[in-house]
Amino acid sequence: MMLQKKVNYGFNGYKGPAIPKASRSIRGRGTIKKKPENNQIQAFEILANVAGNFLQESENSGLDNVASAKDPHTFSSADMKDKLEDERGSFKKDLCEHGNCSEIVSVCLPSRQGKHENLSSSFPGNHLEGQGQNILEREDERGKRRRVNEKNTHIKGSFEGLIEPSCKVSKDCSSENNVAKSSLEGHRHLDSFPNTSSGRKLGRDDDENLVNSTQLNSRDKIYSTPPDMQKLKYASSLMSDENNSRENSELENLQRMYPFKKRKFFNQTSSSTSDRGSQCQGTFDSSDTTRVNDTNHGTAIEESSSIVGQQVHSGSKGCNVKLSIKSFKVPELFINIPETATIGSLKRTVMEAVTTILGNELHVGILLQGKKVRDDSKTLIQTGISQDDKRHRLGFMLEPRHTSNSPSSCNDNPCFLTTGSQQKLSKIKIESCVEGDLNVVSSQPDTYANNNVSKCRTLVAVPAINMEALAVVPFRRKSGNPDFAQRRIRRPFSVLEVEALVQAVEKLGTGRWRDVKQRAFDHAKHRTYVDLKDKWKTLVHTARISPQQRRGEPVPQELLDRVLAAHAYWSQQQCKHQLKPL
DNA sequence: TTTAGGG
DNA sequence: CCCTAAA
Repeated sequence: MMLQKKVNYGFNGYKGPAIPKASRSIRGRGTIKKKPENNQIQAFEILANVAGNFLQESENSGLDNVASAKDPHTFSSADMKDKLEDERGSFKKDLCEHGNCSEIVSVCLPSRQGKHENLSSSFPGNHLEGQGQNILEREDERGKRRRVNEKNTHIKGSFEGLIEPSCKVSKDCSSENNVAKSSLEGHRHLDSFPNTSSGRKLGRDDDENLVNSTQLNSRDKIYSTPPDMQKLKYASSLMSDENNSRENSELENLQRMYPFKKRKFFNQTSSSTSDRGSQCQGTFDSSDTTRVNDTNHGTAIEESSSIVGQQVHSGSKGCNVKLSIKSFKVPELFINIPETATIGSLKRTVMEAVTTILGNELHVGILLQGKKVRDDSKTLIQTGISQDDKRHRLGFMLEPRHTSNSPSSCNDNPCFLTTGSQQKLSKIKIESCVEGDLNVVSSQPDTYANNNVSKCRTLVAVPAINMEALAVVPFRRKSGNPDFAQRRIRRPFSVLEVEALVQAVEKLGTGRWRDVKQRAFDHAKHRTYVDLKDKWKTLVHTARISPQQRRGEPVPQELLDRVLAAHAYWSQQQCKHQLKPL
């Protein structure tokens, strides 16, 4: 009591448990390792979607609700719901009209079994930087999505001449319903977001925040559009040992760049046995605001990722720009491997290189007439992307992110991977390229028939400012090694989420994470109480360090202050209760 | 299943 | 985020 007087945080005050423990229910993650996952074949699906935007919103609509809960005048849940329904409706309509809505490039690679940790995620300190490594979701509630995913068409690709080819192209159009179905789920919790007691108006941050909070789900829901056409081409060439020393030196660079943690895995000589695999680290949020350096693989890709069949249409103001990305080009890879290495190890090595590049915070770059478009905040029109675009103006590329810190390494040089140390090495340059073409078409239906657009069998509706609705979806087949789980993708907390977390902790205190979860993140399936606990931990840490040392999306100082205050308060409470019995 | 902490 | 001992 005295304490509550002493501490005034500007909210209703800390209170005792508001939610009976009895309310506990099945929540949180189940046992991860038991999930049946296939570790034989995995694929990266790179697809451009638009629908992403619509679908994404559903699951995270609860975040918007934070705002609406705080300020009923901004917009109501019902409004949002309706809006979402409408948007979804139109998207589904699009689906029906065009059949296939996205091109999916799948690269199925034999996975190595085991695990490697991403470089930037180990706690503490650096977990705010960068973004997702990918990884499939593991919660039970995600099973649905996974099943949808499993229906996707895929290609078993290989590197010509180096790895025996085993390509398969299949079609499966049965997943549309699943998309729609899953996309609707998010609404259930529209009204479940807790009311706040502070009365403080959080408002809805900027669009970026909103996007941040929603984008994370894109891959969960959009990847099921059946591919219409898939291309996969690897051009491989052997490079002799006598190659200039440049590459040798770069070998080290690569090794620095990809310091695989060999902890439990990445045993290049042994055959596949080990724990969770981390291959297929491919999912990422292209809308991440972190920018990529000039110098990276993107340059190598620029020339190859192209737009095909981009259409020009005039007289349609305000129309959505529809894009179809048939494929992406993957950054060039270099591999260093002993001549005595086995084909199997070569395969694993290549797999390693591919997954590493894809897994290490890959970004999507946008090229307009060969120039990178960096400003994420610009609209398509402002950037010059419209129906009036001429062919081949727009391009996409995948670019590793880590290049920024190693000026010399990755600029004009591809990455290397090595499997041997002092042995004679064969350098294998793998231009792992997927032919890139992209179609841009007008959204006007009547224009479809009379031009090349008709060839564009896969259309993707792109609402303005949604060039970033690109996603690479890790993909794997069902059945297989059950002991195969992947690290979840990193999903940095948005300010909005932090706000909600702080709010809940202020009220419930630390140590009741399940309740916090239920109270403030009940709708956010991807946030477990453990996540919240961890986030709180990092928040406290963040609040204690200097602003200069903080990374990631800056958290308002006001929030951090509340974190410290609440943390201090509840720490005291905890001590008190512990001392009481004595 | 949840908590609590170290990794 | 992951992993786990404890509760």
